[in-house]
Amino acid sequence: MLDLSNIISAMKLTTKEEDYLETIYLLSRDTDKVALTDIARERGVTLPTVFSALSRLKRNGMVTQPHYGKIALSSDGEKLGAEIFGTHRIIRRFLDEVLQLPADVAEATACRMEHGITIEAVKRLEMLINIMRNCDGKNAGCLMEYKERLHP
Amino acid sequence: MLDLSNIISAMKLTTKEEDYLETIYLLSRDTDKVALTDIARERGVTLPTVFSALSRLKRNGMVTQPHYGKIALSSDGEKLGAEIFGTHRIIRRFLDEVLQLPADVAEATACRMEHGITIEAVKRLEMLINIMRNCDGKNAGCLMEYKERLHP
DNA sequence: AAATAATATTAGATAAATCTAACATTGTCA
DNA sequence: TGACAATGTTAGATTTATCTAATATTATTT
Repeated sequence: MLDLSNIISAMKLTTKEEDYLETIYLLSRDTDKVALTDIARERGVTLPTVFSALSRLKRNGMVTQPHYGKIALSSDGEKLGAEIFGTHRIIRRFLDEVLQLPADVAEATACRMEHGITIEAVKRLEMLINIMRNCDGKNAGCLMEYKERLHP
Repeated sequence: MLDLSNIISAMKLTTKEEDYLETIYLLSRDTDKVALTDIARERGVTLPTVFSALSRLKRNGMVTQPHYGKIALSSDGEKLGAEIFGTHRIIRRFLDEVLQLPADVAEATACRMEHGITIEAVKRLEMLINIMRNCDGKNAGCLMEYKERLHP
């Protein structure tokens, strides 16, 4: 059977394009249509930078925008944005809940590591986190020992 | 106390500069002096690309090169190269030995993920790998369960 | 509705990272 | 040792990603 999600994943955006798409994805969960100013503020760049990044995302069919108007995600953009953010969440959880890094460090590091990991690796990472977090049984052992060694 | 390793780490190279430095570090373990051609072959780019990358690494004080001569790592380049490669090895071990990804996928993914992880996170990741790999005791439990769920 | 504020766009500059094509230097070997 | 091959350098183009300054459009507010 034809699996579109692989096609979407295979569309290789640059690291920065992925970052902008993720930002737009997050902003559009609140507002649906996203203003360039909000993207600029969120990513800490100037408006012309956002503008030119968006022209590349438009060319890739990830977003649409009427002249002088606000940004909307295409259905591809929606899917890929969700995928990128999903990856971000799993990596952040691993850094935070397993490696016990401070929340802000985990967040910042996840931003940098989320690019270039395969879907398969993300799935496995999630599986591992879930097994280790299941603290009822024996499997919490290594996480316990890790925490003990971390703060003796 | 003054810790120079942090100063070296703090020198922020671009992702690509780090990649070239790592390649040079690996090549110079065999030959000491490294030819541009070898770097180009290893990284799959053309000679002029290597040349211009090297001019940036020279500017950053990571490598030295006499006119029409071969590349040598500076002591900073040596230290940072070792650090980058060390990070690469730990991430690859995690992907390979823990997540059980195929060796080639683990290698390729490590190349992409190794940038932007902090030294602290790498240390913790190594600690976790070592605890999980210690298969004598109870701590292997979660790795066992992970493997079982992976290949039921 | 006109003035002002906010937002989006264009123009033009810079740096990184790549390429091809042309040229220079060094090394090898017949 | 001189020709040819290998290696390194320069020149010039392209794309991404960023900036500042100037301009255009839309929204708000008096």
